[in-house]
Amino acid sequence: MSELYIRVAEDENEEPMEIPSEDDGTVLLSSVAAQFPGACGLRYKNPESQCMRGVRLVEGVLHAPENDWGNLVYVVNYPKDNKRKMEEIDAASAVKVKRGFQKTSDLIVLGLPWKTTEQDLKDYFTTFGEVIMVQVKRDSKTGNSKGFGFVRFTEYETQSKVIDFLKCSRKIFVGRCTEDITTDDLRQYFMQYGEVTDVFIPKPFRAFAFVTFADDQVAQALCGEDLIIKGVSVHISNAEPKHNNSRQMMDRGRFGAGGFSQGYASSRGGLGSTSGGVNYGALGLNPAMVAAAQAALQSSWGMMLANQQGASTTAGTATTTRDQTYSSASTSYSSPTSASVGWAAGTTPASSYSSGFGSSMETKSTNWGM
DNA sequence: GTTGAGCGTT
Repeated sequence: MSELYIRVAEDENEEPMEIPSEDDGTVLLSSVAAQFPGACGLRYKNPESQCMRGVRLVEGVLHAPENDWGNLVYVVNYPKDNKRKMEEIDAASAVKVKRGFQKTSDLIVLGLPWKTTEQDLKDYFTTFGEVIMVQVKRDSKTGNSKGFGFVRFTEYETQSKVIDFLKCSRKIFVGRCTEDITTDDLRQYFMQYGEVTDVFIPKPFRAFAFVTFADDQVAQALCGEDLIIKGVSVHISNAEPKHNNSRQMMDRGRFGAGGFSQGYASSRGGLGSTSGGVNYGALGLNPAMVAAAQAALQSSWGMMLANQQGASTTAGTATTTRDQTYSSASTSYSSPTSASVGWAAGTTPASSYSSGFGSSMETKSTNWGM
């Protein structure tokens, strides 16, 4: 009973391909994406209702419906805004093959919680594939995190997998908000539908908000609804990409930080003990955070990472508790509630890290950290 | 008043 495979097809009447499952019976999205580039989930036809159903996806791990994959043929989901025909995908990948292997690039991770360490980043991103390096940028004097960092994967495929994964829309737009609806209100309210990973209310007040779920299917299901929160009727719709400079705007040197953002926060509440180098993800253990993003094919974007919604929202003092206290000296830090990842706005793609990795390293294997 | 901010090299 060791090797178990599930059948996955590009399309309902397409020839299925067998995809291996993990020891615990789950299937990694990455396994699916390895055969179906750009895949962001699976669905299947429920034999009883004849309706299509989505397969639960948590942190890149697909869970069998009713704990049993059965003998169904699962169909690949692609990101909504990316419903390219297979031929186009083939054409696109053919180009890549021609050019040889795509080089990986540093991906920026924005909006990190102050307490996030490189180990946290590494642990999180390793759930997608092998990581060559992670960095948390810090103030050289104080050693305090600047709230952003970088990650680079060994395989380009992992990189695109992460990006694709993040494209599935887990974020909803909440329109017609009133000023008295707080992030906590929204979090409390939307929790009933699924794990909420981020809540964003623009300031100053603009009568809308964004709520991100861990599961894109939860988000999608809510779209179009009119809900009553604190007595006000709000309208739910899809969160649109921000200022998306998709298509080609690649001149040179220019980069617009564009994109989209989503968030993921762990459900962990406790503070204090660090997560210690646990390898969650595939193991389904308490992730520190999950990424979410959008990326236009070759250009700019942004994606949100999570926040260990830290120390608690313990309704207490109005002051946001941060683990490290910054003297408000230089910048006014507002504790990030979600992080985002994007292409690094690097000067030259070539220039890279001093030490081991970087230039002359073959994309093979590196053991960094652990 | 129905679509968000953050970007590395010491």
